[in-house]
Amino acid sequence: MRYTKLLIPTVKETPADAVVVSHRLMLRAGFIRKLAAGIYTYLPLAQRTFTKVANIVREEMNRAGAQELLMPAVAPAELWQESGRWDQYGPELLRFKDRKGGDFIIGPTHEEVITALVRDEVKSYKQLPLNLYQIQTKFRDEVRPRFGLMRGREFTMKDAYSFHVDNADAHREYDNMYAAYCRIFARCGLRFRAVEADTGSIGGNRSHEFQVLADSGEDAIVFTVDDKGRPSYGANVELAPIARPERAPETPGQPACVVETPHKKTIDDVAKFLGLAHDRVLKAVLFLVDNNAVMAVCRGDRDVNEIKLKKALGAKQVRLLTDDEARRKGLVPGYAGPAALDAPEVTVVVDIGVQGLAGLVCGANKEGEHRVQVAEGRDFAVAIWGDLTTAQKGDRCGKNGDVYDAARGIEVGHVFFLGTKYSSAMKATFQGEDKVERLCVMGCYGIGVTRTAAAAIEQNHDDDGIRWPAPIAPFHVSLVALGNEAETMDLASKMEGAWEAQGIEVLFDDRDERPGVKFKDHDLIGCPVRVAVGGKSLKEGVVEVKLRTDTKEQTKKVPVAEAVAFVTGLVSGLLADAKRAADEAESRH
RNA sequence: CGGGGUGUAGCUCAGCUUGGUAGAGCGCUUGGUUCGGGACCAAGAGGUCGUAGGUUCGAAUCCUGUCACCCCGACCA
Repeated sequence: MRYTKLLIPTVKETPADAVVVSHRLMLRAGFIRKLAAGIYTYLPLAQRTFTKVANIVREEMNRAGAQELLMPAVAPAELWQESGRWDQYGPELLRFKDRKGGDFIIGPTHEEVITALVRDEVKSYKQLPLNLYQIQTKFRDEVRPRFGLMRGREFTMKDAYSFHVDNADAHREYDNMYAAYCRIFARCGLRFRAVEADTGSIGGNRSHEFQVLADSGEDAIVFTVDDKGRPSYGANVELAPIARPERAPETPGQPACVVETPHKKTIDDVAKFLGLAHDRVLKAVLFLVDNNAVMAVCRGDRDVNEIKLKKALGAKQVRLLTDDEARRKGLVPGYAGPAALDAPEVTVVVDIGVQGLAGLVCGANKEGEHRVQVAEGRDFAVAIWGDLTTAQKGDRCGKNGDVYDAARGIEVGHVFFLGTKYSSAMKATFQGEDKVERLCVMGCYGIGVTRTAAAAIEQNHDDDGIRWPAPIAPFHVSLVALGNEAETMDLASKMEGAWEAQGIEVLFDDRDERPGVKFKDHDLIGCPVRVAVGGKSLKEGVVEVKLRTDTKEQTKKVPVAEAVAFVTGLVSGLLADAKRAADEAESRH
């Protein structure tokens, strides 16, 4: 395709409101333009990349036995009232009225619509299992859209929903989707990790996130690897289980006593004031857990994690206690501690990391005072131990005992075992072989198509621009004509035609621009292979071939006669690598 | 939702404190010279200064409302 025929508005200057790399580069390289906060037009280059991602998703979903359909983007409020999410979802759900005054929503996700469909159409166990998916525009009215396509309000998502006769079959499909997702992200040419994740408001009891590894990722994950360096376990830090620390209990020293610590309320203040390390100061965080006051205690260098706290207490709701509420329960905000605590209504939960520690400092439960030389066991008894803190690199994994490594990731896919949450709310039942009416058991599986493309850029770029993985690049080859002499243009045209005949996509830069301008633009756009034709090298009878990941010095000079075949081989090799990676990823996970 | 900030040419921004009728660079158009990593010279086109109202002889500039957009935070004591 000829550059002069395409709308590729590249810009030199960095747009002021782009703070992350993918957003900046998509704007600069002419992929997207903003229409409103979190809402973007996908220009031709972006549309090509999104189509490629979507097609990979489509092929792998079909391969895994799922069927594509397309639901309406707009849905009537009644469906959402039926599932209960009309009230639960909050302002992220975009609601509006039609001309008759009826309430409608623009779908942020489609559990209701699909469940209603299956409820109406599926009556017998003979019609199950079903896995139905769509690739569609979603709208979530994010409180704070940011980072371009990473966290937009409107975005393209593949969402799949499966229906089963029992838990076992739903789990089988979950594993099937997990494998398909491994193949999808490997085929996109991305480095990623599947990690255990919180089920959040979607519910259910089994969930994995697929995280594209990138330092700019919003999510923190930890993982362990086996002796061959293959991932053996991974989880989002907010739920990664931590094993009890392996160390001998410390010997308690002098008896505990109270010291004055006026206006020293934070861990940092107290540690500095008393000349101690943060891990010697106990952090006591006050929560309201299912209407009970709870003091969660951990080392001062760690953070109490609400999701873990909720799990540890088997609770439904967790929030922080306000200072006033804490005082009414007999607690002293800023000076709370587990030792010498006189507050019978308060449940104390202590993180296992505190076990066997001595020489500690904690709040004395009196304004302006802390208790020092505190020893766990001697100075406070623990009724409930729990794994309460957010996992970090260096912690030992609670599943296999290995030491965690940490990474940052961008969540591009998520698989959930839903169970009967929606089928029971919306009465999606079928009749079994034994004539008994049962609820469908469901799973749901999402992939952010536009976010995957953005994540690919976060993971693959340099100072000059994007470095697209070949399978999702807008074009395979950037063909740069140096100068516009007839000989150069003829040769370039012939090469373009030869490649396109073999299904290789070429962005032929036929603009009347200086070479420097063209090189800069192609570096920005980031197609994996660049071919330069004309000028000095053509006089030597060669064209110059360079991978986007190569340096200038690594440019290969290929005789004109061999150029077409050489580049065809190069591109085929890049694409084949990704397919091979898909097979490997599937077998490894 | 809380706090902060910004709206001036297609883009990045200056001008606002101290009111006097709008600027630079990039981009764009035309002509010329150039031509292997974002060239140079010359001549141009392009703005109801977000918007509504107010103060004033006079408002991009001061005041009020409003809209849009951006950043930080929204469990870390």
